Amino acid sequence: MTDQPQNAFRALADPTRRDILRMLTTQDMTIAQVSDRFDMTRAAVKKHLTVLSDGGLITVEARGRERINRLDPTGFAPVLSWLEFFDRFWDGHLDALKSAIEKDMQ
Amino acid sequence: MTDQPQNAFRALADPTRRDILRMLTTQDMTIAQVSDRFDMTRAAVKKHLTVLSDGGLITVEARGRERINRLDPTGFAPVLSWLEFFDRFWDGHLDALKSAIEKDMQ
DNA sequence: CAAATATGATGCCATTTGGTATCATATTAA
DNA sequence: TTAATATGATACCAAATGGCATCATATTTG
Repeated sequence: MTDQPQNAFRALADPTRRDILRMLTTQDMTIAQVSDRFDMTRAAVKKHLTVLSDGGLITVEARGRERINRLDPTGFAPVLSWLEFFDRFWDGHLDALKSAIEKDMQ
Repeated sequence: MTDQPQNAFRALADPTRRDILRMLTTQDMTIAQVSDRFDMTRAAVKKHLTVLSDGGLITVEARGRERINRLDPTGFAPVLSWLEFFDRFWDGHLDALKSAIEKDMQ
C-alpha cells in the first residue's frame, strides 16, 4: 500500500481491473486463472493485479508456486470515505441521487 | 457524456480533478476562478474540467463569456452503483469496512 | 535429478495523459 | 468602435500506461 486514496482510485480507473475485481467476488484466483478469462497475456494481467494490490483492493498470498489473489474489501475504504464527503455535502440532493442510482442499475 | 461508468472513474483517477470537485462543493466557479487556485495554466485546468464534464461529474453553464462549472451529484451515481455491487457481496464484512472508513477519516 | 508449471522481471513499443505555449473567437466595457 | 477579458482550439512535449515478447527463478511432479 502507498498513497491513499490515489492508488485506489487509479486502480479503479481501468475497466479490465474493475472486471477482475468483480471476478474475485466469486472466488479467489491465481494469476493464471485470471489470465484465462482475458484476451491478453499473463504478463499484462499480472501488471493489472500489481496495480490492484498497490491500490489495496486485493491481497496476494503466496501458496507454493501459486499466488492467490483475493479481494480486499477494506481497500475500498479510502474511496468510500472520499466519496462520503460529497454525500454529506449534498444532503438535500440525496433522493435524486438514489433514484439516479436505481435507474443506472437497470 | 459517453461511456458509463468508465468516464466517471477515469475522471476521479486524477488528484487535481478530485481537488477541483471538492472546491466546487463550496461554490460554482468559472474556469478562471478554478485556475487561480492551481499552479498550472488555465489551459491545463480547462482540460481537467472537460474530463470532469465527460465523466458527468460537473455541468458547465455558459453565461456571457463565462462558463460556470457546477458540481453534478447525479454523476456519481454510476460510480456508487458499481461500488454497491461489492457492498452487497461483502455483507458480513461491512462492519470491518465501516471501522476502516472511520479510521481513514482521521 | 529432470521436466513441467507458475510466476517474476525486464525491455520494448504505441497510445494516452497531463502539461505548456500560442493563437483564435466571443463578450463586455470604455 | 476599440480594448480588455474569458474562453476555445491547436500543436507540441515528456512521462505514464497498457500491451507484448522473452528470459529467469522457484515449485512440483515423474
